Amino acid sequence: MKAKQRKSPLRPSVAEALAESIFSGHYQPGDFVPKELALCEQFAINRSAVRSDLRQLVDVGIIERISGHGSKVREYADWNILDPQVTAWMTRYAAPNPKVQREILTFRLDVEPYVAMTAAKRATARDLVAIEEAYEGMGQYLHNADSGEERRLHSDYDVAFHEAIFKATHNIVWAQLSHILRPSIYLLVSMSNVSETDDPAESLERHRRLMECIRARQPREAFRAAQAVLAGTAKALGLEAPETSLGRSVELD
Amino acid sequence: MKAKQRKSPLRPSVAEALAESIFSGHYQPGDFVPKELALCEQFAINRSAVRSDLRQLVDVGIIERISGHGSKVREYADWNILDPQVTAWMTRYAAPNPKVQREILTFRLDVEPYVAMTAAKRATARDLVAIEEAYEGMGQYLHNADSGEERRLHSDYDVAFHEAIFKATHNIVWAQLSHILRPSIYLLVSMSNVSETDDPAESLERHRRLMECIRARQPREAFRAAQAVLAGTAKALGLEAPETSLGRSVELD
DNA sequence: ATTGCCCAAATGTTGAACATATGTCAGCGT
DNA sequence: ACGCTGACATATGTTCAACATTTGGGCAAT
Repeated sequence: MKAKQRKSPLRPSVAEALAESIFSGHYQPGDFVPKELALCEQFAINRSAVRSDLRQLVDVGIIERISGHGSKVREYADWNILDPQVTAWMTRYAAPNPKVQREILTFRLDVEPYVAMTAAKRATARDLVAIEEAYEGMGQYLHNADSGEERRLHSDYDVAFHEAIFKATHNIVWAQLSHILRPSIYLLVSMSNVSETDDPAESLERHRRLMECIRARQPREAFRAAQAVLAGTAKALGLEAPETSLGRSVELD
Repeated sequence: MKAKQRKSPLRPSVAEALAESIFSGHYQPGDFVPKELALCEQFAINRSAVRSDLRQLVDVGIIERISGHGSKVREYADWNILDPQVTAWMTRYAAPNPKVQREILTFRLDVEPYVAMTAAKRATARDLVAIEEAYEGMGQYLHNADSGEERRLHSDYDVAFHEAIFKATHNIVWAQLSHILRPSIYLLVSMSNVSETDDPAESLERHRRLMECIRARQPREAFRAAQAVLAGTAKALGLEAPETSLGRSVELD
């Protein structure tokens, strides 16, 4: 038999490669990406595949195709950053792009306290299980954080923690929006390689308090606890809750 | 010369036709849509075009392609309802589908009061102009509402009003989320054909109060004013703020 | 200098052929 | 009678080649 294992190790994904180039800033809004035939040659695939992948980028608003001219990178505001595929790319490649990251963190500062408040009102026992399991996972991989693997696992549970809170709102729109927080959480990982501005133990404690507020059905306290968590994240990222700091200035009473 | 006018009245969009069938409930989650070759025949186009259109539905999570079997409609929860294309389809075709509409209205009840509060803190003079122009447009087409054209214009300004508030948050994520409110606003139009459960003048007055709160930079009052607007919408739609009525039970003080 | 025409280049569309995955069912053995 | 196996039909996935259309710019005539 012929070596069947290698039969479909997937063709090189042009969409993936272009996304990396664009998100990392190599191609910027207004630039033109290479033409179809050039990409065919570069990746050694046929034109149908290239067109299929380019369409993927068009559908999420990242590039714009001008018939007879080329494919242009669109303005950031046109990008469909609510698309899970886009946030996945952002998570992987946008680390060196602070502009996009700041926008996302600003949104999180807006939204997550409110989501936490909503979760505190609607969370079921099953939701609490998911939140608690994620929290315990965070604690499990908290120490011995010099290993990159450990840090990655910690982030996975961090994401799971926040996603569980979004899902506890029991609304499909909120649940789908949870994609948006991945980029900033993973950015936290890659940045903590260089700067240790945040104490993991304190961060964990803030998460614990948020969890307890949701469990105890205390919406107002959950709101504040989520603010505290986000403030810690913002500080660790060196993004000092930009001018649009709603989360901080909210006055609930 | 040959009749050139008809050369590109666009090929029939299979994606559009399938979207209509799916959103209106003709095909439901679990059903299989016609196979590629059947669609080729039905719409008299080639297979590449069909595949291109089907891919569009796959990318937004509406259908799932099973190699060698067919294309299946996915569960509602898997649909990427944050995609502008999806909300556009929903606006046009989902009017008779109350299940999806309820989810969206629930989300609006969650989100819009908060967006209004945020807008009350960040809105610039330019934002206020946009909001006010939309409000005046609503008032202009309020009366003589027996004309379908008048009602459509009123809805356009209604959408513009709410979108302007989303944009006044000055965050690209909120701004993009404004797509989500189109379906329920347009549903309001089609339903007010049959049931006159809402007084347009009262609705306009609620919008005016919301606008004034944002102008006066009164976040808490804006929150409540937005709740009042949404409650009116929910009542007009006959959707009595479902069990997940966060917007009603919020207690800010 | 402006206008109009024509051409090159890039994207858009089409059709066919081949490859791969999936479900069905007849045939065989236990 | 039950279950496994392999061939077959069907539907989706991939590749290739050719043609159509759109865009931008050069060139020439006015």
